[in-house]
Amino acid sequence: MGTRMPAKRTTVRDLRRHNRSLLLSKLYFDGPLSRHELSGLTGLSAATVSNVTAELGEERLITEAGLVESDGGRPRVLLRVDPAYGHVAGVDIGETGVKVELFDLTMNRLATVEHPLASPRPNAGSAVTQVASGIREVIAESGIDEATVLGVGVGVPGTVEQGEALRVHAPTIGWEEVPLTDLLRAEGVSLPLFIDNGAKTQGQGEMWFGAGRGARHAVIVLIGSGVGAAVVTDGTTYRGSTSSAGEWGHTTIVYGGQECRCGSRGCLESYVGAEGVLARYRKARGGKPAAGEDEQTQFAALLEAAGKSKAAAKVLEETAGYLGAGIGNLVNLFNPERIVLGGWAGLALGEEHLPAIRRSAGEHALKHVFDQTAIELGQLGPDAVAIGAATLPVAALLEQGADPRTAGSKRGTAA
Amino acid sequence: MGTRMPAKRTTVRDLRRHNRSLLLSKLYFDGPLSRHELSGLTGLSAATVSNVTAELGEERLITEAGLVESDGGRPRVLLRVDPAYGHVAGVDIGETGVKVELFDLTMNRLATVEHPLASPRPNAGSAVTQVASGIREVIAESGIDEATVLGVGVGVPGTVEQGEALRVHAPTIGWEEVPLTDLLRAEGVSLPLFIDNGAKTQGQGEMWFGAGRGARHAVIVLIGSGVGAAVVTDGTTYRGSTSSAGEWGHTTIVYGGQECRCGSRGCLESYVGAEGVLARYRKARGGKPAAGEDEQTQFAALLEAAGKSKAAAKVLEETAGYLGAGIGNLVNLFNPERIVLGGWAGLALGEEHLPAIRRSAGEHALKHVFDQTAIELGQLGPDAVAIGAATLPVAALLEQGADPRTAGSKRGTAA
DNA sequence: CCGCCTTATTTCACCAGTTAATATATGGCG
DNA sequence: CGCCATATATTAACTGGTGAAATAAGGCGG
Repeated sequence: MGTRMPAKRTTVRDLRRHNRSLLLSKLYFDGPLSRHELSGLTGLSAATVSNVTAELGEERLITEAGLVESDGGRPRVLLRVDPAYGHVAGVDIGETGVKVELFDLTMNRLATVEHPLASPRPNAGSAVTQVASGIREVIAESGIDEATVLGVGVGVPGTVEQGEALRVHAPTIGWEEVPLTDLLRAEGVSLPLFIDNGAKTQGQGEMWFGAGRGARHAVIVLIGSGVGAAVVTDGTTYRGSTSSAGEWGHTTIVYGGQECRCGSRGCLESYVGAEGVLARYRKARGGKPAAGEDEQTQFAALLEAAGKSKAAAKVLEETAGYLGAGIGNLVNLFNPERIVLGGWAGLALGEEHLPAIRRSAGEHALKHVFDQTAIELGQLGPDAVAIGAATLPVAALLEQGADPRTAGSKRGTAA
Repeated sequence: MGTRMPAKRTTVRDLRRHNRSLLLSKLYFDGPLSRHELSGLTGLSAATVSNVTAELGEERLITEAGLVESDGGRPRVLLRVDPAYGHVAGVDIGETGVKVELFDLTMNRLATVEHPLASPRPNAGSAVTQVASGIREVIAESGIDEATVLGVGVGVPGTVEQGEALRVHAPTIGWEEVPLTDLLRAEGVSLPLFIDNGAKTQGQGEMWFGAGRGARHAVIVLIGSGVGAAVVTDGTTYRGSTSSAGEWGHTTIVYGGQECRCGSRGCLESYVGAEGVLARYRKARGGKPAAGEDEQTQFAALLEAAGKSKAAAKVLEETAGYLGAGIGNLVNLFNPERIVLGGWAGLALGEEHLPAIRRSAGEHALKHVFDQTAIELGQLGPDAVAIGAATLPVAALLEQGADPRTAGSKRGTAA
């Protein structure tokens, strides 16, 4: 009953690719499996499974992983994706620092590097320099050959316009039309690049390995200094027509409300982003500016104070209310199975206040829809952005059922 | 760069079905075409086109539609979907009445019937009776054989939980878990049924034949007494996990704002739905209840009064502001190419106030995203819901590339 | 230790669908 | 009237998937 205007394109050996992708993905996510199980799980015939897995094995994408005896018959050979097939790097460019992590193909972390940035409005050039050196460092640190790196995923704190000429827009930190790919290339990074919005990479991380596992429809929310979201619809991150979708933070929640750093009024971000919450807290205490400390410390102090200070408790209560309303809107609009609350501020806030947030969401969403939605905390912690970024090259591999570097780059936005 | 968790299922002759669907859809939407053009447009080889079109012709789904000579060669034979292959009915169950329309396969209107309902909160039983007799009437009136009717699409003013046991929820008019399919069956309707939310059917109508044509990502907004929306992502109406997605009307736009008939506060619907707007107008004029007139008349009077009455102008100005903010949220979240404003109140309001609505949307959306979004009025008028409903059986036909009644019902939710 | 039994995997003959190349149809033109 | 250009149909080669049958690999009873 879908709408489907015309339809997509043609197909012949797309079929083979699709089945390769199907089998490879199953093996990737559902651990070692025998051919027999694969056949059952995918619906493909045993013959096809044998055929395709043989091919995948020849290309070293998968390996055997031991036997399992079955009551008195030939034991099944377990197959799995070979972690050593290649490596991937994930980069989290945040408003306060750059983190680079290196993983093997099955996402075992091999090395991590973190570089701070001049905090308030990091300039794109310096971020790029840090990223480039970070990549070199993690490769050196883990002692792998750069040639085994399938690609580098990058999560950035702004919207990413994909396409031939990739551009990053993050007006709140002063990034306008930043040609991030080109800048990284200029810094000597020659690996395939996969750049996406940080909230979206966090979302993919949680979907693959965290609180989103198993859901087909979910929204993963990122609350840090700013606010973002990744909307996963039917297993795929929703991007909209110019991949700017999911800009939840600058959604109006209080018409005519307080000014937001984006220039509009009443944006959700200005009420539930850490910056906005702390501003409200300061105001409630009579405007004393908290000196010197960074946002995360201040935020922790606010949470800490809730037990003793009425002002702090009130600010947090209000925040839970606003956040719940924002989540309620997501529930109404997207009807997800699950909403995952992430980001450093979101996780900190949720630890204590998740029930209040849930309650508020319930009050602001249609009951019938809300009752079918679970609201949970992220499981990957603040590393989710980098992990999710690193999954981007892996996703390309799984989608093509083959190494994205060699397979004629079809749809992957590797650059 | 999609997220894709595992993937979907297998494929063999799905391929053929896909290509049948592809060709049939192209012919349906892009008028008569020669095999040659089809080949070019779909990327399929001439051989395949010949092969598949021969099959479709044998099944009478398509016919030849004249020749076109080409500079000195064999003239091309134009093919098109045969309008006489079958008929479809579209039903619009509104809060104030039931409309039933009958079309041929290419959506030429053959008959229309309209029955009023006891206005305030129509009871499901009486609506169903009207629908059943309406269907009988349009079939009789147009003199066609019921056996040629491929199906009946129904747009309802509430959320529709698809599935084996279809349920309609419309708490604002007192419908709870209404088993609409069963009720219609009990009234003697034995045709295949396709039931969906009215905003979604309107959306599909506008996408196919109205202001949405050609867009892959669009949101079609319905503003009548209540407020709804259809979100089209990549050509498909987005449904979420329990097909309740797109409930834009009960999205919070004024945190802690006025009470809404849904029980929450600050819902968009209570600010821009006709009922809410008229309530504000009444209040502005000191609470005089407008006697006896129906909502549409009152709303027209309000628009009329704008020239002379300051109160009226102010109410409309505010409405445009709220609506723009709501649209801005859609822009930020969905990043569509186009937003289409529909519904009787939306169309009436937009005629004069579209610029104001656009302005407000621009103030509330991220500039960069907003600049890539067109905001337009619907082109199908208030018939859009019924037209869109009637497209549901057609969509099933195009999706399967075959008559949904005979083709083993795979995914279509025909019941 | 041998042959039987069970279950997993591979092999093989066959089918469906696509494509490129080739053949045929159709009308204009010299 | 035969040639040319163009559109459509037909055909042979190839790819990929499937079910049935064959083969592999242990366990087990004797």
